[in-house]
Amino acid sequence: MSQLSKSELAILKILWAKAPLSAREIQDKVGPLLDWSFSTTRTTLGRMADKNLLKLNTKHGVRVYAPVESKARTLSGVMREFFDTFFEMKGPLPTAAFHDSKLLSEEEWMELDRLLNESGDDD
Amino acid sequence: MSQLSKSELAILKILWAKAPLSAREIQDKVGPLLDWSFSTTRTTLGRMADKNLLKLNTKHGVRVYAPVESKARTLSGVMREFFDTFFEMKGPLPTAAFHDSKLLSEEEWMELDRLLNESGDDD
DNA sequence: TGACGTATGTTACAGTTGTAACATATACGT
DNA sequence: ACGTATATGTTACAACTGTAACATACGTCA
Repeated sequence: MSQLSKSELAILKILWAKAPLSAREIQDKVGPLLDWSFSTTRTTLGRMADKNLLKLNTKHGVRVYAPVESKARTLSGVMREFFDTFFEMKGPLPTAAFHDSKLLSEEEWMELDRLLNESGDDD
Repeated sequence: MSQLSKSELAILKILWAKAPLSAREIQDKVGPLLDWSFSTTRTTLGRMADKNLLKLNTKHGVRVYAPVESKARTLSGVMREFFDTFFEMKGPLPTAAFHDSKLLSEEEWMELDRLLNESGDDD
C-alpha cells in the first residue's frame, strides 16, 4: 500500500462520509475545498480508479465512485506504513493515543484497533 | 515541511548517525541497502541539498553532507504533518505511544516530546 | 429539430522522484 | 609526465502528480 496523496485522501474522506457519488457531486464538495476545477477532480478520480483506490459503478446513467477500502482499513495501512518508515516499528501499534481524533466513530476506532493489533492480514 | 520520501529518509538516517559524510561514504552505506548506484546516491544528495534538507561543506578537499535539521525536529515535523493530514489532529501530540521505537535515544525522545507538545514554533 | 447543458473521452504540460550514464577535472603513484 | 582512480558537473528519461483544456456525445427544452 503506497502512500496516499493529500488529494487522494481528500476525495476518500468525502466518499467515506457518503458513497457512491458522481464526479459532479464530488466536485461540489472537493472543488471549493481544494480549489480544483472539475477537470482536475475528474482526472484525480480516474487515476484513483486506475489505482484501485475507487471502484466505479453506474447509477441512473451516470458514473459513480465509491472507496474500495474502508476508512479503518485504509488508515491502518497508512499508519503501519508511517510507523514502519519513520520509526521502524513493525509490530502492533497503539491507537489509544490518537483516539482524540474526531475522524473515526467508535466502531471505526475499534476496527482500526483490531487491524493494527491483531494478525497482520486478516482479510 | 513537505513529506520526506523513503530515499531521503534513508540518507538522513545515515547522516543522523554520523555526519558529515562524503558522497562516497554515504554510498557505502546506502548503496547496498537500497541497491543504488553511486550516481543515484549523488543525484539524491544533490536534490536534498537543493531542498535544504542537507548542508554542504568541504573537508580535506571533498564535499561532505550533513543534515540541516536534527532527527527529533525532523520527526516532529513529519509527525505533525501525518497526524494533521490523516487524523485531523493539529494540537499537541502524544509520543509515549511510540516510545517503543529504538530509533531515538532518551534525549532525542525528550526533544521530540517537547517539540510536539510545547508551543508550535520555538526555534 | 436545433441549441444548450452535462457527462464522458482524450490530451497536455510542468514539477518531482527514481534511477541512472556520460563527461571532465584532479590527484596520486610510478 | 602519464595513466588511473576518484570526485564532481551535466544530462537523461520514465513514472507519477498537480492541474487543467479541448473535443465529443447525449438528453432535454423550446
